[in-house]
Amino acid sequence: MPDHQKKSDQDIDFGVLDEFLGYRLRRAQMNFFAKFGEVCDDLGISPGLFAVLAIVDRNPGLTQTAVAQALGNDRSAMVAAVDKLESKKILERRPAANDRRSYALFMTEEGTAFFANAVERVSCYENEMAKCLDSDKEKQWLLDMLERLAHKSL
Amino acid sequence: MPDHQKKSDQDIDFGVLDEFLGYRLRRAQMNFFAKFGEVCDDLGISPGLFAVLAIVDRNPGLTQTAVAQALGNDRSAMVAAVDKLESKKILERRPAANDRRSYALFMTEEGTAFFANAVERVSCYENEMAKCLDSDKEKQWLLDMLERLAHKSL
DNA sequence: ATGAGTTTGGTGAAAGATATAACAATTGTT
DNA sequence: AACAATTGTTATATCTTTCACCAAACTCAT
Repeated sequence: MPDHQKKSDQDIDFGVLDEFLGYRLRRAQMNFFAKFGEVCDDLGISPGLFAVLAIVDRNPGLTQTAVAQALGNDRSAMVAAVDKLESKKILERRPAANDRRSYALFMTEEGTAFFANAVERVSCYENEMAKCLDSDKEKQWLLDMLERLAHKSL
Repeated sequence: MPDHQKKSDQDIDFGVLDEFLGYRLRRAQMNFFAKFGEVCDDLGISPGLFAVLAIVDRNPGLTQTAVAQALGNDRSAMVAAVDKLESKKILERRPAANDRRSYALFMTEEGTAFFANAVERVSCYENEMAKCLDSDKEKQWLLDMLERLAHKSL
């Protein structure tokens, strides 16, 4: 096909996709995950692991399943996540006080420092991404909207 | 732990996560994908396959790589996708007119009907999900913001 | 107290997506 | 003609998600 006939990305008709929140959400999130990777690559944590740390940091002593439920993933997925974070000495399993089946999760001292550093980086890139929004009020509005969409049931 | 002390999901402090667009986008998108699955389970198509159909439907004759680029995935991922859609007789590969390396993708007649039906369903559930937005103007606003976030670079 | 049913962390397997590298055939460029 | 780039494809590795299952531990009704 000659160059003057070749369709560029702009020429493509996205049809219904342009009006679908599901598709737009996916594209936006893909971009966020990619940028997260660029920023936190050397730290060795994924968005998922970061989320686990954020929960444990603010809610010390939670069990694995409690963290899984809070984040909306399967219990079994937590095992590998906590294994990895524990091997990096970022958090630790302690036997739960009143339930011998479960572990209570706590940040280590190094973990707290590590997470503070990670938050710094992620906040920085979040703010950079948010620059394409018009105001801080708009960001809050967007966060609120996403919250509602995340919990909407059919 | 006695029931009256047990932390429910509402009691958990999400910390920085509550302010991060990346996390909120992920949760919202997870919900959309789950609902898509509920609605389109029997049709045997995923959000990704639906997107391929939407592009081919509006841009007949596109090559596999062109579709992949439009959707932001790798061209190697298109092989399995097109294989599946072709085996379901929804679309077909035709030898490209002027490039013997590539195939041009077209909807079949059944495929067009199939896709129209799928669009009906997806539109229905999209509208249902969008009911937690206050107005149609707000939805457009949200779509516009997501578009910007999807293309923002650091 | 005891037995039924549930919950917890953990394992393993299956399924899915995603990324990369390589390949032959073909096309474009010089 | 020689060299580089592109297309569809395969293979590979990795990652995530999901499900069923297990033993240990816990809850609760009786």
